[in-house]
Amino acid sequence: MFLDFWRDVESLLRDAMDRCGFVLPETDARINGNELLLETSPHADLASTISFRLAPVLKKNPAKISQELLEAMVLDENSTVDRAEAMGPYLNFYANRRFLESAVLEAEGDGCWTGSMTERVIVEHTSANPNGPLHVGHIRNSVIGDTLVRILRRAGCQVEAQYYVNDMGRQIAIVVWGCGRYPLDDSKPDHAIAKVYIQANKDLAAEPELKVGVDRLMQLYESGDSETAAKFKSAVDYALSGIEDTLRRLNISHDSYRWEGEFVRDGSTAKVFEALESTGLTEWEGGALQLDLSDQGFEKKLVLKRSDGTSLYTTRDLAYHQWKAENSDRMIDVLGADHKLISGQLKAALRLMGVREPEIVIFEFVSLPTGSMSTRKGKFISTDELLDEVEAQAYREVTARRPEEVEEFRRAVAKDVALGAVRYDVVKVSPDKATTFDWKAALDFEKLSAPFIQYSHARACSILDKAGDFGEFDPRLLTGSEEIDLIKKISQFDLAVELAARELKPHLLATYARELAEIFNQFYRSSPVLDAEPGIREARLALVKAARNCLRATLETLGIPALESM
RNA sequence: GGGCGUGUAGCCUAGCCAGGACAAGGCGGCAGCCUCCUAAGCUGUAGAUCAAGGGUUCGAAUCCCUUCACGCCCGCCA
Repeated sequence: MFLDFWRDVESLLRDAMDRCGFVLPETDARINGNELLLETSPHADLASTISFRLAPVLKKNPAKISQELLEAMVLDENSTVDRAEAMGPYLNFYANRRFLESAVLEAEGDGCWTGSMTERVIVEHTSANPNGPLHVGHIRNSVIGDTLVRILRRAGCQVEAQYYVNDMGRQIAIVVWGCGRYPLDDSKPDHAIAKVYIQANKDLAAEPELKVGVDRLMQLYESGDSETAAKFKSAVDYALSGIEDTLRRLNISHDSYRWEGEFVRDGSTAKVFEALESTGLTEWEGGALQLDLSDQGFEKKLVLKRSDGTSLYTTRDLAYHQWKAENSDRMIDVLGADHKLISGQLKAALRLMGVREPEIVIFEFVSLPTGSMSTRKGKFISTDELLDEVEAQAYREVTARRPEEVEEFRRAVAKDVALGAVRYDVVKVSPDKATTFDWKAALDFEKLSAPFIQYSHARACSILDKAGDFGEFDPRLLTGSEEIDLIKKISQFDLAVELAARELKPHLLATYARELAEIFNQFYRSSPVLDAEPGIREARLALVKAARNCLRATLETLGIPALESM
């Protein structure tokens, strides 16, 4: 929809530039695919500041350039552009009625929410160590990752969401070692594992010589000892089952789990050693294999193999990425800020191996008011606890608002409101902003939150429900400013998804969702639907349905339940 | 010490990558709106030397340099 208008404006402006003989200077915008400097604007449907860029080249006043371009524009009969104007140096473009009307028809028909991208994409997210439950820091990874998966699918891509399971790290060996000393209690599996892990760490801190037991387990596992492997598998599976339960509560699932161990057992990690040794940049130091990345700007050498012969996280990750590169067109990793350096080294090593590099989405840390979180120290707020609290708060809210409804309804609404609130709170903030977890903000369901958007959707559903079938409608009757603003915002769904997918910025879609809901609420307040006169009534019902469909598609893409009543 | 990121009204945040039309929202404050499709809503109002300083430019929250503050990293951990 809006992307068609965008393309029409582009060709209109480009033709005008050709006619005038204006040639653009080289700019960074060229590389980023928006060399005409178009943007949505409060002053027009699309605006361009291209005349400012042309001014120094042509040695003319930008306002004069805009005027000349305007005069050189020839509107195509079939275009979606109604008119252009030169507002001083700015060029403003407006969509025509036909565009607006077809946007309503398409959105009302509900078949227009999928884009045209076709790549095969592997998105790796969450990948938390199976040594305890997900805490409120991990959900940033899970929610950003899952929202990206949904956005890319919405854009048309074939996406596989993967969880990279760390079954070989020291933390997991500590879990297995701990399980040999302490029984697992009957709490939720991931929480039970955490208790053993925390106690085992205490023991190790108190008696450092116990560490040899952990080392021994790691060596046995890496060498393929079957009895040890069974212990690891059982502990990891158990922790993962609890993590999966939590993810399910967040409306998140992975298409596949890849275990680090696979890449050792199938020999691909060994091949990584060979490939990197053949670059001549490796050296043995104290029995350990190291890679010199100083040419790539990394001071410290990257250790590939311990002196006891076991592999390290990075090495296995190289093998995993080699596999991903062979099985996708695009690979995306969602990682915490602590992985910045290591992921740079990973990319550098992949470059040396001639393997395509992943796109990495980094998010900054979530801390508690009392400081940073730590699974090892048992200092964290678990995602389960957060969801329980938010759900309890949502239950109080829905009970206060809808006291006449049965408990089953109130429970169900509270669950979906809580899920939405938690996801939206995470996704609305840019990933490169460090945040401090705040109970008060987490339990606040007002305007800048998911319930606001869910509520708009429920309002639309309520109108449609009361109206029943409304038959034929004439979109030409939708001429009020609130109606037109709503139609335009609906039409921009494709733009929001494309930007979010291209730039891997899920918070752009969160912003779009809020704006869409806001504009719908304004329409709702200003424009009676059910009591409108015949003709207007049907047209507005169609617009409500279009908005409902768009809100539902937006919410679904954010992984937030689109409640029909709340 | 070095690297990366962040710093926008009392609080939380968008805008920064591709410099341009009055710096945009939410929370909190103040003032209004439910005999009317769900008030988890709508309207209005007050509140900002865009961390500080310098530079580039016709024009800087946005680009460059310096300083300060905060976060993360600099392990034969992950």
